Amino acid sequence: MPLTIATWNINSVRLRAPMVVEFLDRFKPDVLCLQEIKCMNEQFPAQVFLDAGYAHHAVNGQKAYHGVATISRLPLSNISSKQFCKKLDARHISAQVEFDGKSINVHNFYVPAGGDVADPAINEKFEHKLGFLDEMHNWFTHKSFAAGQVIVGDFNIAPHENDVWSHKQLLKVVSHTPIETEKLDTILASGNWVDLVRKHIPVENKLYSWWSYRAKNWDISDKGRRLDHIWATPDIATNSTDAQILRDARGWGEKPSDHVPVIAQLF
DNA sequence: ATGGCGGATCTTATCCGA
Repeated sequence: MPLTIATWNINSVRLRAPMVVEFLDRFKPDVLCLQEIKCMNEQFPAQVFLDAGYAHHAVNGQKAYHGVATISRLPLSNISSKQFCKKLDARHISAQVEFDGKSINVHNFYVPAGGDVADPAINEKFEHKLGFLDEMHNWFTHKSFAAGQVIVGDFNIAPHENDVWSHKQLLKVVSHTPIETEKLDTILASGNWVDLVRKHIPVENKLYSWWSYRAKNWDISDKGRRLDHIWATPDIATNSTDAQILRDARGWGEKPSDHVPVIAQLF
């Protein structure tokens, strides 16, 4: 029996809870990790997801901004969230999923966007983003996460040339600058993580998970970036049979999220 | 044309995202 995990920056879970339920009904992931829920824990639409068959929730929310939540059909245990950069913002939650006699740890991240100017000396938000990545690196290095681990979420970084619509034009744009992509590569390499989407969809193919709201026609202009990721430790990655990005979801409903779901089959 | 849009909240204005 396979285990399916999905990640989706939902850009307000209260506004789009019905769309999430449609997604769950149609794609039936076992675990769904949401980012930018934009609500406090007590405002999380728990009943809606419970009614949809997702009874197990790990929520780390805050007022108005950011916030992450992991919902699951399978029991979640050892739920915890970590603070980064000595800030009180809600950007991480982890939970253990029990499955078929095994257990995997799922880390759900919302990495800071980083503002406009790609210079930490003059842009505090970019400094925060770089600091956040450094802390991620240190934490995963020290925790000896050798097996049974998955990191997912909105990393706000498009690492490869074909993860953006124009490598050349985005080299100086926050989300694709060398300092960011190199830090992400360092985290990936030092933890022996496998980028599950790129395991299944070769790096030669252009691939995006986010399209700006500001484009007149996101589909035709197609100026996307692959900001949302699913990484796994080698033991899980070896057995992963499929991963996909639901491009069509960018056009779902009258008010879609600007991110689409990313799904991977584990085991 | 990478921000022209679209969230939440401090709501008819402002802050934030990427």
